[in-house]
Amino acid sequence: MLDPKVFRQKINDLQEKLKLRNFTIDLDWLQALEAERKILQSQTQALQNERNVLSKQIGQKKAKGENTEDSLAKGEKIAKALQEKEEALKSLQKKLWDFQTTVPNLPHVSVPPGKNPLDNLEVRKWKEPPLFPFEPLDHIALGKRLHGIDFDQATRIAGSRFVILNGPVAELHRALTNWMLDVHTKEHGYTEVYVPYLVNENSLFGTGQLPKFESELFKIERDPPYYLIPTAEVPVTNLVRERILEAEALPLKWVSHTPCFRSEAGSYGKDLHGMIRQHQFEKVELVQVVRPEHSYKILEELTSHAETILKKLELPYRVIALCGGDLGFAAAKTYDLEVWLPSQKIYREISSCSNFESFQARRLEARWRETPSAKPDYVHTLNGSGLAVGRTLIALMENYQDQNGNIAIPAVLHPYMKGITHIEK
RNA sequence: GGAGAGGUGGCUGAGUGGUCGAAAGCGGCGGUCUUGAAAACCGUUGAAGGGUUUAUUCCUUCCGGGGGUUCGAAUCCCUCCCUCUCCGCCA
Repeated sequence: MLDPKVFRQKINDLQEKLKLRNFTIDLDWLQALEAERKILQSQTQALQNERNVLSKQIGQKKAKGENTEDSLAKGEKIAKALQEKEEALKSLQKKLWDFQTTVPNLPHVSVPPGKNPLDNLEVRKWKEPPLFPFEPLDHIALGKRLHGIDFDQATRIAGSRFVILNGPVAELHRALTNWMLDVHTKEHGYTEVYVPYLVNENSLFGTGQLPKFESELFKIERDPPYYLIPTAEVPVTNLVRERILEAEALPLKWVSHTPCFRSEAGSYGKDLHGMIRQHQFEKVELVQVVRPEHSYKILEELTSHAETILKKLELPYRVIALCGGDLGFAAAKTYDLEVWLPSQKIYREISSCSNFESFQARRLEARWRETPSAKPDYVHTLNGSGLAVGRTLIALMENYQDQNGNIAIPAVLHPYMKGITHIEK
């Protein structure tokens, strides 16, 4: 979340910046609430002070054996008045908190202006989309032909938006995962972490999924509830929750492979067919925790790490800078990587790399300090998919198909596929 | 799942109703000593928030979370969470 001070001091500034992402706040309402808070808080604190002073006096009198009847009566009065003020203040502060925790992050100055995905800016493109001398099949048809992808069985077992992979295609899916993890750990300096797939509410609050986006999550009803992670970002970023990190510990670079679970409520009709949008999918996620002054340099670096995967697979892609209106709730700046899908003749999102600045850190209480005696400050957090495995599988199948519907396996994956070079019927 | 123990500052750990934001030790920082360092000694050392100001001062809150009793709670009561030990079960 944002620094609470901006709601008190730089309110017009705030309004301007939030407009860039289609978010408006009721200034009059907020300022009235703030004014009330100020008065109420001062009164409450004054009463607390009176109570503390008096209580101390009573203690001293009792020690000396003096009469305390008058003081006790006075104390009772204060306690009563104080209780009223405290309750009023508490409910007011809850109102402010509820509001503040649902205000999105502010876009970085370099974020392109715009309202919707059409205003996103193409930053660069890599490799021309291939020209097929035949009509390329989509992954659904390819998967069916090779008995590698089965949606019907998945529907029977679980329901819609699930998939079953079979034989060499399942192996390719696993090979991709292992290979990506190796590239990031061996070539990019990330440390692999294995994390819980069920998390508590605090973790989801920390990274910004709660309280606003509960409908997109799968919840396990118990007391307290668990949630299935929508991305490894949640458990991994929460590794720094409520910690004060020493300067030499930064940057922290983690890579984690997890399944991701999304209920995608409200998205019905979108990508209804195929593996594009599933309730369960695999992702290799990159997370970095860095000093604030480095975070934009790191965003470029982290994005390039995700790009490396596409380059090594020789898949055509482009990099998009999301405009203000398309930015996710917690992000200050985001690059999407979009891979070419020959069957649809469009680029589809396969990775999203974001700098959250201190937005998540403030929710997480994740801080660092220059020296052990220095004042702690919030870290900056970043993450990006490196990459979404299911979508990579699709892109690979579609881009590497031949006219018979067989699939060549890119050379970098051969060592991960027991030497298999093609998937054939 | 059953039985027991426990959650206190960066760490270890004392504290069962009143000057406790909290002893002591370790660690950190500053200093004395030293050519330098170590040791020793002395001093110092939590976070968040608010008011007033811009450089000082004042105040509040925080001893796992929430609630209660009381003039006053780290300390008493209720409740939840978590950790550890033993037993049971289990990959």
